[in-house]
Amino acid sequence: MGQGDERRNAPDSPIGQLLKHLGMTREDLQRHSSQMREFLTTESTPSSLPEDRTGFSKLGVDGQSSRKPRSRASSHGNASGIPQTPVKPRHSSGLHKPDTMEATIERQNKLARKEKRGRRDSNAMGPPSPTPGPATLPSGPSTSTSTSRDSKREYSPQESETQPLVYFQGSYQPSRLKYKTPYHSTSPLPPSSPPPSTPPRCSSPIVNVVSSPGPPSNDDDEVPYVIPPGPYPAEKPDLSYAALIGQAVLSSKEHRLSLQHIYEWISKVYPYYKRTDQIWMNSIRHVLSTSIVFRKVQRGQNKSLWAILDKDLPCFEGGGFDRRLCEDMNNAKSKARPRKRRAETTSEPPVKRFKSERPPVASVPCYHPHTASMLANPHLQPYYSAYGYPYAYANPAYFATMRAPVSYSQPQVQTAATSSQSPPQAVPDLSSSAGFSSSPVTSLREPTSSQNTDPDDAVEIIDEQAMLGSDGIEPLATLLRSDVLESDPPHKLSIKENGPPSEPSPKSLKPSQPPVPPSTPPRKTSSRKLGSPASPATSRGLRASPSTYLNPPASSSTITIPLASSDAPKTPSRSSRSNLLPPQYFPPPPVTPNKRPGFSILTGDSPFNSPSKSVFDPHDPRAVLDEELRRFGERDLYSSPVGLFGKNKGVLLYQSPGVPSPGATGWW
DNA sequence: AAATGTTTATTAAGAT
DNA sequence: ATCTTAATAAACATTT
Repeated sequence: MGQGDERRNAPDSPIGQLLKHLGMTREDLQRHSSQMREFLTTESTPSSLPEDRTGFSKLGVDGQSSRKPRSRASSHGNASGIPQTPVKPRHSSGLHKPDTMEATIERQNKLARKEKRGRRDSNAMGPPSPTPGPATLPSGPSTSTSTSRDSKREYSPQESETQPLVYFQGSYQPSRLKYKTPYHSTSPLPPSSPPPSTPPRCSSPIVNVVSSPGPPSNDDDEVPYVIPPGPYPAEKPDLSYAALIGQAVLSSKEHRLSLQHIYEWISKVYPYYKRTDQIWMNSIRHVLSTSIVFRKVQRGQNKSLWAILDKDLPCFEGGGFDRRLCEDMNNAKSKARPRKRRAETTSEPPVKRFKSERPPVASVPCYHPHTASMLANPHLQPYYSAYGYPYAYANPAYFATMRAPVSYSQPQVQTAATSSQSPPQAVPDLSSSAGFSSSPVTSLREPTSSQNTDPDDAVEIIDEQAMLGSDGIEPLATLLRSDVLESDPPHKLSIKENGPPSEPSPKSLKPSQPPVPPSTPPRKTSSRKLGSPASPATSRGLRASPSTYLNPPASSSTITIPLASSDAPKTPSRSSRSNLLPPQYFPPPPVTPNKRPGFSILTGDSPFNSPSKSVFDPHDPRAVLDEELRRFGERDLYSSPVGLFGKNKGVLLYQSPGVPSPGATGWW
């Protein structure tokens, strides 16, 4: 063997000479080079950050464990805790073959639906998801919940070390998933999880892990989201639906996804949720409709996407969901406005559910990865970028986050809240925006006319086109502009979500436009209150569901981090909002958030500013790593145009565990 | 009819 | 005890 090499080593070859000089043989060279190659291959991915990873995981784990899982979550299927868990792996395969599978699934879905209906009638049976209606089966739900709780198991990420590095995986899973029941270490992977199939590791962990595994299919085929590599435990994740949605949406570059894609993402990453099961999907829709953080973006005529604005990113930090961090939610609540979307305006003719006509309009600033937006503005990037997602490579989506700052700074952009000022002319939003010209952000709903505009209810629909511009690219200007505006501007841009927060009482102002008379027949059943002051639902309703959207400030101060305690799963706490942050994995904490001067300036108040936040540490080895990765990487690591961090620079990709926060909270 | 959205309600669990 | 949150169920609306 070596011989051949030797020969080649001819002295005259420069390389040969060099080797000689180094005292190496050709063989050595080869060996090293292959090692290197290997290293790069695997490392490029996540693995490269072993330390971090580790740290992360650890952190994550610990943190998590400390944090109790939210129990309630269980409901849905788990019912008995037992049973069904093992989900069939069908998804596993699905992971790789999206389309095809999808079709199949879809079909099944339909059937399932029917089945379900039937089931419902009968009640007892339900194959997949056990949760029968509450009322119906006493034992059903309640039991289920409790049971599930009992059975909870915890999943320890570590165990699954299987995962090679991928810190991504490692951290990923753990962080986000909290299993109630102790997970058996033996096999890290849940049965259903894609077996080895999912090549956890190396398979180029990279981005493409996404859905379509293999060859990147056509563009068409390509999914707009990114799914993390790794085994996907079949267990029910201890995350709220909002958190799941957030993860899904944020995995997309532009932070917006269609309902279908949301379903897909969730079912792929969390096999527990099967496409055949209508229950959770219904819940997803419900959450989307009721939670203000999820904004509907109108794309074209009919299609619509669900988006998360940058300003709301904090809510999803860590892959969880903390409504307390959502300004709008809080505002809403305070206002007493319960629902996200229209709630009937007061006396008006509430009426039917509108929808028909109204053209949405507004837009939100969207960031387009391709754009340089952030790039352009160093100041802006900060924090989120930092946040970024450690595993950037894998999650371009997160890069998107980078824009966060931007938007952040521009709060006004949307939210009504900000718009407080927006006065009376509510309508003006549009115009104003229009004035702004390009700025996409406008208000939603019909502007002029009608709309109802109630501030309260406006639904915000954003016009994608507007956002992107015809070509789909978002106008950087917009973003920047907003920043600038931040200072104060007339907030014009607004999406509207709902109105002004407080003061303005637009109602009066608003053109209330009586929308269309109710043409629709009231619902039979309860005859809801259409006309009624319904609004109310609010009143009572408030609680009911509405609350969901709203949030109580109250405890804010108590951000407790749960910690602790026992490991036992017991009471999970929703409160803990476990969702709050699972550490690591998702958007990692901003590592460097603010510290950047620019940033702070801009955002003076970013929510994150909290002191504790992590600071950027130049000395942090991670930073160095980051550099390296960056260097090396943009290319393979990530196909996204944006590049890992979008060239953004500077930011750490992964969070440093240590830095931020202690423990539990992780980032901030 | 199906997919997608909205809205109401109910219930359980956790927080105060 | 009461309030809040999240999950779930289901009716209804709209569009395709």
